[in-house]
Amino acid sequence: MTGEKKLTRREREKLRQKEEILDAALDLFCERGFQNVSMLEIAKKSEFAVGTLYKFFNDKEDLYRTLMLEQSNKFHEALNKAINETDNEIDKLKNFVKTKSRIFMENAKLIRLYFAETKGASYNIKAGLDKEIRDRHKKFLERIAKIFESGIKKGIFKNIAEPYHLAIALDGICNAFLFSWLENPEKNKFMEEGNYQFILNILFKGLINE
Amino acid sequence: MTGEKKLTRREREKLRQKEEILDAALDLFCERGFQNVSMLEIAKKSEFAVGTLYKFFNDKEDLYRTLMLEQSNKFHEALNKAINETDNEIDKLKNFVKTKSRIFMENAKLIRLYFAETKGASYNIKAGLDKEIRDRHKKFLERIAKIFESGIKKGIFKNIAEPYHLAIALDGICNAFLFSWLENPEKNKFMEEGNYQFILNILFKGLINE
Amino acid sequence: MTGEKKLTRREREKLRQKEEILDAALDLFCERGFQNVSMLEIAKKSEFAVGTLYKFFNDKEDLYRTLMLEQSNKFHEALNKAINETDNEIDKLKNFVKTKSRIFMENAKLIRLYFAETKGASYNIKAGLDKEIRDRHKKFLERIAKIFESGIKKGIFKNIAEPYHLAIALDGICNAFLFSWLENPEKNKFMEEGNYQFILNILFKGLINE
Amino acid sequence: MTGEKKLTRREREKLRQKEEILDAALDLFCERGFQNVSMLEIAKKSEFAVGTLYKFFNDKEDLYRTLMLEQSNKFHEALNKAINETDNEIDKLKNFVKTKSRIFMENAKLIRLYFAETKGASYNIKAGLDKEIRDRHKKFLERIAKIFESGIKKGIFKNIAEPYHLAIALDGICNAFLFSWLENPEKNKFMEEGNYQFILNILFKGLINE
DNA sequence: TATGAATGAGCGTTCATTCAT
DNA sequence: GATGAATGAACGCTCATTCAT
Repeated sequence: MTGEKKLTRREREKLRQKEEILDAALDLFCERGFQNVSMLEIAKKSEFAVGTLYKFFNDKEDLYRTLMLEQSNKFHEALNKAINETDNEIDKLKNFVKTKSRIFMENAKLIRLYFAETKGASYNIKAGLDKEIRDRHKKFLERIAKIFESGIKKGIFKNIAEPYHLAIALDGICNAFLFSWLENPEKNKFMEEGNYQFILNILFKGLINE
Repeated sequence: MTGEKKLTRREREKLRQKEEILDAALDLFCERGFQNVSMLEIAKKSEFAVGTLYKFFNDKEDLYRTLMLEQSNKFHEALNKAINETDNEIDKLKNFVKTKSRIFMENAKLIRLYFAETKGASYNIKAGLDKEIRDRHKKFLERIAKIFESGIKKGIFKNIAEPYHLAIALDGICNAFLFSWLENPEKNKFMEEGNYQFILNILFKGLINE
Repeated sequence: MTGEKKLTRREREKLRQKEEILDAALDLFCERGFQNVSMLEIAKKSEFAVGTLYKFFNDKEDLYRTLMLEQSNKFHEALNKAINETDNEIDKLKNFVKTKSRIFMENAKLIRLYFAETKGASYNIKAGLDKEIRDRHKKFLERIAKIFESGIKKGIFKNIAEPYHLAIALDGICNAFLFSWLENPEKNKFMEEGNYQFILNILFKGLINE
Repeated sequence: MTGEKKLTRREREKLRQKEEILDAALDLFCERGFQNVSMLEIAKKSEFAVGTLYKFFNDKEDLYRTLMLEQSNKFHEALNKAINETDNEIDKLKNFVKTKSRIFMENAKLIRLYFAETKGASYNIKAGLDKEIRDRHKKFLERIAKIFESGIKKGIFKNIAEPYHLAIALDGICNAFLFSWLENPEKNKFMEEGNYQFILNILFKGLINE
């Protein structure tokens, strides 16, 4: 699909500017949340005029929604890449946990914002940013479920629960540990190679067929 | 101490009014979040004048903090009761999951608010409501850890991970399933007796010593 | 006029209570001004209920007006006494300056409030407290003028200006020095016996070298 | 430096608008005092939106402080000019009294406000507007004192008191007469050429008949 | 009669959004 | 197209005053 790339110089310039705005907004929203950041601040930080922001986004919520979906995309791309790098089901899960851990640690503040919007209550956005992100997350969980399903078929995993439920469980355990680590002052040490492994152990001890 | 209960009629009246305000505020905050509810709305809904709200609470944040801590108390009391009703480790965990599930389903909207403040990013409250609630949660997880520890000692559980990690994992799996159910239109059927059991199974399959 | 004194116990009690309120209010108003003191604070300080204040005074302004007129009375009584203690014109003026100085130094904060209401702009009081106090002050200046007049007749003073103008001038010089001293950290030393004398000297000694 | 005058059209426009706001505020504050004027009223009167006021001033106090200092500047400039127009000490003092009288009569209401802030009690302004204005006034009095000092050296004046005290006295006599005139319905006649002269006479002629 | 809980108008201030330039 | 000055609705909060007890 080369057609998608055929942007005029003008269009490329606009996209670049839009990204600059989103970058500035990301920092500010992460630091202080949706409500405590003003359009003027985003304008100042991105070095555009306030009116210019409204050329790119309909309103503050549109800017925020775009930002969150973009970040969500980035994360899901990384996660999808992680589970597609190998054919081995166990390695796929290892890669998932490893990548999710990295994303958490590298984007701690954004992750909190992200959870406030999805797990937590999203009151910022009138029209369903939360739903969009949750649907995307659900689809990703289904991909994880496929890994379990395939692993069960191959006899790598015991059939202890429905694959989708296993996906939910794995994701939930990950989140639980990662949030626990986020609050831990020594969180960096958890990112040493191999340490995240033990998240899997809890699930695998009962799951793996030996 | 029966003396503590000896409130004058006036004091009882004040407490009742305070609860009425908190009730009204609970509904509104659950519906729209901290920032999108005005003191005037709380006043209108609770049928008091705006000024009266400030007789009971120093400011809007004080009202919110009081509300959240009160609800947090209620939940933790129920959970503590649940794990103290029996001496059997497996039953304790069952009761925990059962009670946590009930709380989730009965207070869905509040739970979202609660997560926005703790797991998610809390920008509403200047002085650490989030920390207070997280500390409380951590302490509760330590109680769950004790159950695992004691179960491991008795040989009921395999020693597959540190007790506190097991507590984090169990709590994380619960949250994951419960949020999944919250989004499910058929969520009520999950509350039928016994259904929540399979949350435990995922952990127990690898954990239980057979 | 013994009739005025025939107050019942009830009436005497009420007067005493009114004074207690005024005393409390005096301290607060001196410290923070009319606008920055609330009726609740006056109630707390005087140990009455807020509603009780409204039994004694129609509103906050009435309380303030009563207070200021009462203080104004006190000052004018002291000043009138001062100029009536002797028949000698020069001693009358000395006593006036001496007494006015004492009043300033002993009631510095109140004096400022008083000036804000009379010389300065009085926006606190809807209906002419300032006028009432200014009229009273004018009448007092006329008494001072009589002293100059009488002194001129007796040949004690040169007839350099109308007596009322001399009164204005003397009062103005006093105020100027007293305010200057109020701002001076060593103000207390000015109250040593005799020091105030030199306020008079400026008026008494001719300045121009002929 | 002509460069200082090189303001862009935009900057000149802004200055003009700021002055319009200050003009409107001056009228209102003079009429009703700081506390009894709302930002909405200033906005209405100056024909700007409330928000616009906050582009020019940080808050209500900033607006007030700016206004008072600006007026204070204007007065002190006029007074300094008056005492620098001639080298003759007596003429300097004449010019001072003449100019001060004119300022009083032309800005009667503002003068009251000004006195409420300096002589009277200033509770409006958190951070020392009163001190700033008083310091400025003190410095001006020192300039007047220099005139007396120089006049004494030249033998024009008798050395009847310290020069600074003479300055205080002259200023005080002026204020006393001017306030007296302010209250007089025929005040305008006092401004006829030469009439203010007799303020000086009181100081200049020796009073006591020896 | 004295109380103090309750009231609600009114304030200072903010900030998303618009639109003339 | 880009700008940023101008807007004004809406907020959190205060406090003089009232009135049921």
